[in-house]
Amino acid sequence: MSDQNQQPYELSDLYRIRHTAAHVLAQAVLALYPAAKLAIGPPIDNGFYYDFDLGLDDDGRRRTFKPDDLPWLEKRMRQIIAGKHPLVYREISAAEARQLFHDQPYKLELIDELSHSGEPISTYRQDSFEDLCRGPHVAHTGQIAPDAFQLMSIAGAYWRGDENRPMLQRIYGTAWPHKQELKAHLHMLAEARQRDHRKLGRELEIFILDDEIGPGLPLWLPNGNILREELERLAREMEDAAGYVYVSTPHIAKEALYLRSGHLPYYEDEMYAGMEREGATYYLKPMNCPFHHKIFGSKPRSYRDLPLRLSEYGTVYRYEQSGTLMGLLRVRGQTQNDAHIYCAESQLAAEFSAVLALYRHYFALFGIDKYVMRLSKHSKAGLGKKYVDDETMWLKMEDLIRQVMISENVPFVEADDEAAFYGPKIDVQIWSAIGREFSIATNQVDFAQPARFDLTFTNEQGVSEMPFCIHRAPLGSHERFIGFLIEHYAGNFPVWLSPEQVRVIPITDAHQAYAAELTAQLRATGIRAQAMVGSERMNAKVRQAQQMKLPYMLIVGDQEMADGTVSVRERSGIQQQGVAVAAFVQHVKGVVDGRSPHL
RNA sequence: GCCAGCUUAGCUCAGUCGGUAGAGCGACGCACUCGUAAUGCGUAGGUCAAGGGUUCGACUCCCUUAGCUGGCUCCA
Repeated sequence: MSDQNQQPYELSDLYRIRHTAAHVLAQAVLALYPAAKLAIGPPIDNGFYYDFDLGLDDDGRRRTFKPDDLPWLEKRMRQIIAGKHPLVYREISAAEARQLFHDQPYKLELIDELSHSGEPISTYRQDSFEDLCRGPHVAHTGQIAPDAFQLMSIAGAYWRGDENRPMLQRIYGTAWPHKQELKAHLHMLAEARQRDHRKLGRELEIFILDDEIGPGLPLWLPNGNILREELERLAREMEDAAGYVYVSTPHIAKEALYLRSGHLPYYEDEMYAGMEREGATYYLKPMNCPFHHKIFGSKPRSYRDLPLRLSEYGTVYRYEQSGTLMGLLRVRGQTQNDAHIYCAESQLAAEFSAVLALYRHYFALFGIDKYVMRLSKHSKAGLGKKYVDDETMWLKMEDLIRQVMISENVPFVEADDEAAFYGPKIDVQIWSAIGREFSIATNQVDFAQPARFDLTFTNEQGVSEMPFCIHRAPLGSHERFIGFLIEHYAGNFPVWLSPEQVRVIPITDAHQAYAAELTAQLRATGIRAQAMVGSERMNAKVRQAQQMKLPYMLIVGDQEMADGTVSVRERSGIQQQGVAVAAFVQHVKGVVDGRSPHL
């Protein structure tokens, strides 16, 4: 990614620099904490990290790095770098390796794995520090620019990412060939903070989070609610055209429903605890599907009714781990662009492709050109635990999706052990302008729940048959998608999405009546407009409207009042005076109706 | 959930060595009536996240809790 030439990152000089920087960091840490146990220290995007186990302190608590350690370690690293120590490679036997790392339990675990797999075991040594490593590295430590790396943060990290294993201390660093690139990277991080949806969400009055409401439960302000409504309108138009019908379902249901759906056995950890009333236990719904299944099953269905596409912007609640909550990206209550398509097995492929077409339409509309589709599959080990126990079906459905993706020419990657409990799925990952990943859309095949709900239809032969179900959510949830859009557009929403499309700014009090009349006229045509009264000077009003990133400002004074025109200032700063009101309205309507990505 | 850090006015942030708080913006009021990114003056606004402890005295030190932020296998 950060590589200018075409060679893969793993073979680049930068990869070597970062890898060696990680070793230098480890050497520095051993100088500060001689008893530290080393885990792993790989290069990563933009830098490197190294994981350490610092042992226990005098009170028997796990010792941790202190923020003050970082400057000390950086200084020590520069000393090591200045020594221009060569990186010396050698291959050793497993026995030698065990001897060499006899007091390094994490290394011993790695050595065991390596010796089992038969891979060669090697080390790199610089100065007095020798580390188990396959490389590659730079020739000597002097090849790391002392002013082009920086230690960034301290974090806890489980050994091998497994929460049942020890919590290690991780230090993240960033490293670059030259000082300029480091500065550019730090600058980019600062820019990203400006564009963060949490910051813009507050500044543009889109949503807030309130401690007393609860973590991960956003409140949508009037501006944010307009974004939701516009997205729902869009979805509604697309789905009407694609033959969906709309339903509405409650937010809670009795235990029995989730026992039947399988959510309670498979998904309980992610559900809010039950509420008891008159001997019955109710749960907040973590998914909309069981409700839609009930609607499908509410009357006898014929093959003529299929595919039946039930759609709902449904609100679901999931108890996400507190540490994973983040702005609108990971929340505990969200409203999903949900639908369930019930169809015969023979219709599955066609329906799956139709949903993919919907995705492509949305991506084009929002200018999302970088995305990855993941085919998330079951794992053999998870059958009967995380996944319904029917391996034949899993393999069959995974292959069906694979074939559709191939025939539709949609690039995708495959991931084991990431499916829903009721079937395999396609997940779509997109990246906002600041590089944050958003897993938004999902498209799942369900062969388990229709059986659990005894769903049937009568086929052409008059025989009862079980339908399949496709769960799909191309626009994900409002929370995630709007979080994405805020960063994607940096708050400069296209006009059709802009909560306030036009702000009318009178130059003096004498022009207020004209401004009010204009605003009423604009509103009558469906344009979201507001007059800005108040005693600030016009300049201040313009500034405020710019800060709110409003697409159009209409400035009206004597001139405009006299000839019934407006002076148009676009968000970009472009101005045009003496514009006829009708012409302006026509322009805005055109841009809005076409959902133009530009002004 | 786990690790670390943070939490001072609506927002962004100062606050020295422990002696009970400040600024800018915003809000409100008054004056100004102005041509494309900040008019001036004034007023109000704080249980320093919450609870407990140490101390003559705590925003400041210690403990607990809550919330937020960065992380939690881009494999030696």
